[in-house]
Formats: sequence, C-alpha cells, structure tokens
Amino acid sequence: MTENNNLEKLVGLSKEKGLKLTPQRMVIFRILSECNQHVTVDQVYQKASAEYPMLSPATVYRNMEQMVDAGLLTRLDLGGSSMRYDTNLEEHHHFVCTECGKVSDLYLEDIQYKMDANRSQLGKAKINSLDLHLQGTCGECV
Amino acid sequence: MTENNNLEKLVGLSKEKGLKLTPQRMVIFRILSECNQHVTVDQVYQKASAEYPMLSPATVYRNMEQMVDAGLLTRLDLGGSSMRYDTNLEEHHHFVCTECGKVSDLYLEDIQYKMDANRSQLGKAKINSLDLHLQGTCGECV
DNA sequence: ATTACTGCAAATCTTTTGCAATAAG
DNA sequence: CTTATTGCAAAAGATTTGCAGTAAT
Repeated sequence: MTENNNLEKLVGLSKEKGLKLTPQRMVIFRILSECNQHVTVDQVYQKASAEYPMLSPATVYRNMEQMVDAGLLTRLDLGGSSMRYDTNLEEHHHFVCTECGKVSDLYLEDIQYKMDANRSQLGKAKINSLDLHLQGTCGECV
Repeated sequence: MTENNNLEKLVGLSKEKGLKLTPQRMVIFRILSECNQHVTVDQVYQKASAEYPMLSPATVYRNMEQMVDAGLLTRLDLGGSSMRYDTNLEEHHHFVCTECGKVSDLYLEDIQYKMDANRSQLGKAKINSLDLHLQGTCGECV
C-alpha cells in the first residue's frame, strides 16, 4: 500500500541532484517505479531493454549506483549472487524465505536488545545503523 | 578468549563426517584453528599455500564449502566482494566498522522487538533465525 | 579396491572500466 | 558550448566445474 516511488518523485529528485534526464534513465526510472522492491540490476535491465533495446547493461549498473549515491535507492545485500536495490527508503528490515527466496519488508515499532558486555567486543564503538535480518519459511511455503 | 576451534576439534569432527585427512585439508584446518574468525577463502589460501605451495585455490574453495556442509564452519556474508567464513559456531551477531572494515562479534543476552503488524507482511511465516547486523565506527576509528 | 580428493585450466557470473561518440542542459 | 552520459568491448574479480590423475581408507 506504500506509494513508495512513483515516477514523478524520481524525476524530481534526480533533477535536484543534477542528473540529466536521458531516455535511458527515464526508462529505468519508470521500471523502478512500477517494479516491486528488491530488484537486481539484471531484472531492471531485462525489463528496460524490452522497451529500449539498445540499452547497455553497463548503463543500468551505472545508473543504479548513481541513484544510490543520490539517495534514491538503497543497496540491499541479501546474500544472493547479485546485489539488490531497494526502492523503499523508509527504515525497515527484511525477512527472507529460505524456501522460495521471497523477501518481505518488516517494520518495527520497537526493538530492544541487551548485549553480553563481557563477551562482546564493542569498546567505545559508535553504532550508526541496526539491521534485523530474519530467515525462515514464508506463509506460502509453510 | 574463546578457544573456539583448535585443531583437534576440527580433525575429530571431520573424521566423524567422513572427510579424509589429506595433507591439504590438514593445512587448511591448522590455518583455520590459528586464524582469526571471518576469513575469506583467499586469506586462507594465501597462508596455506605458503606452507603447501602446490595447493590449488579450488581445493580451498571446495574444502571451505564442505566444512560448511559438515557444520564445521558458517558462511558469513558481510557484504564485501568475497564470502567470509566464520569459525565461531556459537550463536552470535556482528558489528562492522564502516571505516576500517573490522568485524566484532556480539553476544546478546536478550533481544525483543515489536513488529508493526499492519505494515509488515509476515502472514503465517515461521521464523527460524534472527540476525542482528550493526554498523558504525569502531573504537579505534572514532 | 573404492571412493574421495586434488590440481589444473577453462568456464561462469557479476560488476567495473576505458574510450570515443553522443546528447542534455 | 560544456559536461554528463552512453554503448561497446575488454577487464577484473570471485567462484565453480570437468576431468584425469592421485591418494586416503
């Protein structure tokens, strides 16, 4: 239900960041705004090149990374062979089904943990981000 | 201070699992028992091939995966370009310093989280594992 | 004697890069 | 006009695999 990344938003933000609106970029933006989250470069490339056949994979790779730098996407390493990109910029976490690979977004109202200070080696480290990664069997694979 | 993987333990367990004790495997076992945790295949290969020069990288790749299958190691995907392997089989979590890349082990006494049920899409999924991944700046990089 | 294991080299797969041509602002 | 962007093809890096020979049990 989250209207997370419509085309206009992407176009507007990219313009702010000084990215030029090439046709290739427009196609990629549109694919991303329609696609489900957690896409790989190749998934985007497959769809995009159907609409814009002379598109090069390198262009998609470069665009995705530029979008990350510009804050339009998030890198999402879920452990597969390819990097994934998340169009959902809200703070959230993930559940991965070990059977079918499906990824579900998780939103936490609250999280609290108590570290075993004797055995943990944090010293005076400063924690900047917390990522919860749940694995298991999804509702359809149970 | 955790005497986590001495050579005898590895040899014993591998014998149980029916792995043959080749010289190559022995060298790899010894490296792993001396090494710090979170090693890459290449790190093991570099050290091992110093002692056993005709060792092939493919052998190390295969051995590490066999050890995972046999439950002697754990795959540890920390997002770098290479897979890491964890010799620490206890349940624990990780903190990664975004400055220097150092990995610290974290042991939790307790963790509790409250999911936003409306926005999270878990259905009747069954959760099998929980992985906490903290990032930040370690004590030395602060 | 069986069967697992090894080294090698080639293959695969993902991602990056150099470069000259092109197009957006 | 200036600078970012593109396509291509090559390169890079990690990992896997086929195969024939070798060694552990």
